[in-house]
Amino acid sequence: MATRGRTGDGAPASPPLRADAARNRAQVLAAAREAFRESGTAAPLDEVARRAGVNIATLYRRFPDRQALIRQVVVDAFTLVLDAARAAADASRADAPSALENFMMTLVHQRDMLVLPLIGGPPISDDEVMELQRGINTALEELLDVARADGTIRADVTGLDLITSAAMVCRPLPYLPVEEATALATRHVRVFLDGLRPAVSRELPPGPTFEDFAAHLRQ
Amino acid sequence: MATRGRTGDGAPASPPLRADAARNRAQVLAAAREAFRESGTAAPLDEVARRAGVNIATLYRRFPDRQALIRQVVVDAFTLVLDAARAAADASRADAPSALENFMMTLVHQRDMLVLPLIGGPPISDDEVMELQRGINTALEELLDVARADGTIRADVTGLDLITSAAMVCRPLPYLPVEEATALATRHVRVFLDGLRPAVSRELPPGPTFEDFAAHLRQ
Amino acid sequence: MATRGRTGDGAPASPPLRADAARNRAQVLAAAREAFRESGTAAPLDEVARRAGVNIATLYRRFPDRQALIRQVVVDAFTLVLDAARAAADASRADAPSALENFMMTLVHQRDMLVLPLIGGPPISDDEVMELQRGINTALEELLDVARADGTIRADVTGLDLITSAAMVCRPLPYLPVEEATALATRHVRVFLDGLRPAVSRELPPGPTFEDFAAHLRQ
Amino acid sequence: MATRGRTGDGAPASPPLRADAARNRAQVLAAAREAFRESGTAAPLDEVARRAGVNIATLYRRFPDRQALIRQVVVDAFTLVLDAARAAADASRADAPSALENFMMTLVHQRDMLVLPLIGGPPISDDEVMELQRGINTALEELLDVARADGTIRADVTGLDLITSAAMVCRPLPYLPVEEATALATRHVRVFLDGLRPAVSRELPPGPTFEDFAAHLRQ
DNA sequence: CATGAATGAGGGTTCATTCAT
DNA sequence: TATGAATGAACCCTCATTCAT
Repeated sequence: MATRGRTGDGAPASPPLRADAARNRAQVLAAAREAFRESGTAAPLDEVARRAGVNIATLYRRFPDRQALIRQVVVDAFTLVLDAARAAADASRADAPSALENFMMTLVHQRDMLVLPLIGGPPISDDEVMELQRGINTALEELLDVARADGTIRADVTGLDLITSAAMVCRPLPYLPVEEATALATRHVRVFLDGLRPAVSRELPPGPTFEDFAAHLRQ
Repeated sequence: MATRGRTGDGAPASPPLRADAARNRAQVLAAAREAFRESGTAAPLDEVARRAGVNIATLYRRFPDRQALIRQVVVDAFTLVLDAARAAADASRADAPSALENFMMTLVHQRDMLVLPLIGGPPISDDEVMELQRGINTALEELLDVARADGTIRADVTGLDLITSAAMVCRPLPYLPVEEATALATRHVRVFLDGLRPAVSRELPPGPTFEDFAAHLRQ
Repeated sequence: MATRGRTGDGAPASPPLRADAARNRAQVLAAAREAFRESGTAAPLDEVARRAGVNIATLYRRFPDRQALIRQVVVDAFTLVLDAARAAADASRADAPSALENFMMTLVHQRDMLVLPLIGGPPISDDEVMELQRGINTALEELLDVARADGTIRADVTGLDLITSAAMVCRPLPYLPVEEATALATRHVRVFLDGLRPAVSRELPPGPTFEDFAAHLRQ
Repeated sequence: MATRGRTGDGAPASPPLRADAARNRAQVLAAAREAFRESGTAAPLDEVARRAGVNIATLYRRFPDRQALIRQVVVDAFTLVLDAARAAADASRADAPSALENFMMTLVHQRDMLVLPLIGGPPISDDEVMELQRGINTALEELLDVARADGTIRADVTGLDLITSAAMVCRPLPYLPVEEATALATRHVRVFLDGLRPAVSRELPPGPTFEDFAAHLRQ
């Protein structure tokens, strides 16, 4: 697991919450994910509190401002992704294509947790988030190294391609019911993976690296 | 061209706008696309008016409420896509894979016009929009028919797969500068197209049809 | 007739309007009466123009501001009342109670024209309106003088009592359909008139005079 | 008393307001009465809040929209009238004409509370309001039954006549100062009551019943 | 700790009014 | 003259945020 303490935030040793407070906190985060997915990160915090079944002031006690709430949703999401990416890297030695497919499908199936990077809104340039993203990239590059050595995945694909593709695939059209959306996403994953087999045709044009990408987040 | 009159709306023969009014209208739509892309469809209309350089009341004169503005942005977007899809269908007889690639890349390059379906927000269940979507699907299925007969594109891919993939590919992470975002999107298109070559491997799992999709929009 | 020129305004000899302009003007006034009756004198002028079937700018050409429009509606109303009051004064010599009843019932039946004084809104302190009101009071006092001499109406009732009672009776509850509202108003007139017969009982307590009343309009 | 709890609303047992909140609520209602009386029910709610000395959002916390505020003003008004009507019905056994006069004068003296039915605006077709109106009518019919049996009031007058007359008399021309307006209203009440004595002259023409009236409110 | 209440500020929308055609 | 268009200002209502209980 990549997380410790509360819900993956790196706050230094805050005393564990009382049981009810922890429950409230989790409900607020779940409600925030729902609301953000439906209406974007500008969704009314009243609404988030209502869905969570707590008073708005309780929400504020846990998350001093909107930014803090967004941040935690993002951290939770990237924490999940990091865990999955590391598992995939570990599994890649046995079977890299399967490991990658499992990684992608894990994200597809958990996509209700993966709200933020997929939605837009102001970028979160936060050290912890950055670190998580970097870890994800590292794990995926590790997987790709194995696969390139294997010859099981085309050589010109990067970790950033995988991350961003996964991000997109996790966000298919929002009004489809969940099973159909999953089916559609699964098909896209499959086509994408088929496209990742060692190229018999044209090489990919150059694209940004993870560092380019990270540079823009830092502003 | 799929459009006639103003900007592709099917309003029954309103007299053409005065030159200055038409200019204002176009500026409002451009500003709305910008704002919606950055902040979602809940973006302040004040802001849209300011970017367009008109008074908020002028915006309201043209678009009686937010919904009407969103709708027009969507209609304009789908009109472009429909034009491109029909061109691709026409070109497919000569070379289907190229026609498809051109279609995808046309969308990638025009993606500043293609705001809405990509953003979320409440679905627009509107007859005209529906008709445009259906037309797009029809054109792409026509292209696929040719390509399947050719044996140049795998048989188990549908028009809906193409539409939704295109939608996702046109919306890469928002904070990348335009050239890098284009490069990344281009790479994704290429991988996707490579994945569309006649499958040497597994067949795709079943997915929703366009009609399934349309049914959900109608509610 | 108490009026000359246009519609009873005392504007000094403006050239007569072109036929269509005159029609527009009359339609605007009729629409204003309707709107004012339903929503008060703060009713949107757009709405008035729409009901009149003219452009808002046309309304403004005729009535430079809301005040001017209200004023004309009031003047038209008081002009009607003045005509009726003078007719009643003339007829009072033959039969004062009947003359008074006819006066009251004339107002009841024309009450769609009698919009303003009955609705509230800021008082119109305008010389012409004042003059009309004074004329009405004078005529009614003349009628009362005859009746008091006759012994057909109680001696302690004043012109102001009649005016204000008439004003109230012309404005019964607004959501009744017109026939029922008229029936109700007629009953009130009858009771009131019966109460006006020479008192066998208590004398009325003192009340304001017309001059008191006028003083407050002048502010 | 016809009321219990807050201010006569039949809301099912909301917990009692905190003391300061209750004070604010009452001030808002008083301010609304003032503003509605002066400018109609379309009066700016900002203005209401300002007069009440509270923030506009506080007003909205208590009354979720304009309609709710209007409704409460009406309910409060009719509650007062109902209390007075029941008292009059009780007192009628001893002396019906005095009971009626007291009823009318009670309304005249409390007319700053009796804002809405007297002003117009959209009819409030609300069950609780309906019930109050029906109760008022019932009480007044009870009084009239006694009086008709007594022979102290003419037989052809109805409860609806009394209600609507009272409504009108409570709304004399708005710009008179309060003492003069009261004096004028008192005179009208007296004339009206004199007209209610057993008719020595003509019978009243037929008019709408309370049920007719109620039917129109229900639409 | 959790809630009800209050508030300031901002965004949505309408309206009165003026201008250009 | 009559109209379409534009605008500034008002008003409605919601929301984020803070305070008192």
